[in-house]
Amino acid sequence: MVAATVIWWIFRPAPAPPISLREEFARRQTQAERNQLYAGAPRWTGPGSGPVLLRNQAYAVGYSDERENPLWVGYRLDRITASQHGKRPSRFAVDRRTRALTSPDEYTRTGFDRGHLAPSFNIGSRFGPDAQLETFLMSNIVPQKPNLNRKLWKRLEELESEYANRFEQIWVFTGPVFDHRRQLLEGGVEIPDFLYKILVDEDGDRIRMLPFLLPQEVRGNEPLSQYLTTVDEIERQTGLDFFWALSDPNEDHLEAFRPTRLW
DNA sequence: CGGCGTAATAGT
DNA sequence: ACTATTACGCCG
Repeated sequence: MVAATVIWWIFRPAPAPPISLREEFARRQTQAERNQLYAGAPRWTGPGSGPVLLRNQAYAVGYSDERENPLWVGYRLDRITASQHGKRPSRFAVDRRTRALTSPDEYTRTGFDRGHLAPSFNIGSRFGPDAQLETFLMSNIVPQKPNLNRKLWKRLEELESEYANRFEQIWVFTGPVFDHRRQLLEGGVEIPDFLYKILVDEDGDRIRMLPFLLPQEVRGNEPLSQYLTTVDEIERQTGLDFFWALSDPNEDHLEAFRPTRLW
């Protein structure tokens, strides 16, 4: 037992120092958006009409009826205070607000998990059982390979929760990435090729971001830092414009920056 | 290492 | 809504 503790101590992750920046407008936008969406709801820059905005208690969604997928989800996580403990809900639900009306059955025996974008536990532990239930709407779900969803993606969700606890609060944008060869489940749900997640932390005047791009095919034990990318890259691959409410110099700087290590 | 919590699946 | 099963990280 002592030996295990010593080994854990030796291999525990080291914290990294941040970049420095100032931004006032973003903070106002963030408040105005009920504090879920950092520096504005992502804007659609691709062809056609783009995703439809859906609002929930603890997160917002840009949903595409064409792909039968959410294209982005945005939320804020606070530090966990009281233990708001509810059970994990037992089933997923059709979101009647969508035209696609995707059913949970469309995923059964396909080899794909029903992967949460806004995470069940991270939302439920901060905003309560009702908010947790909303994360089981199919408008929050994308097809994910089990090795990604249950291993690598899960570790990323645990990491964001740890950051929220450590830094008071963080903001998150997350969603799927599709290439040009469309592959669908039987019911018409398109299968993503990658998933992205952007973590945002504000500390006084400083803003920092951690953008990830993860492929479906992983073993699951890879270091998360190997999937760090830039917001610019995510914008190119998704046709979304994030953080447009930031003043241009800061937006340009932050979105072009590729971190090399985790916080 | 063992026990627990969380990510899930399938089947009744 | 419940059971059984699997895998992994955290914790002590």
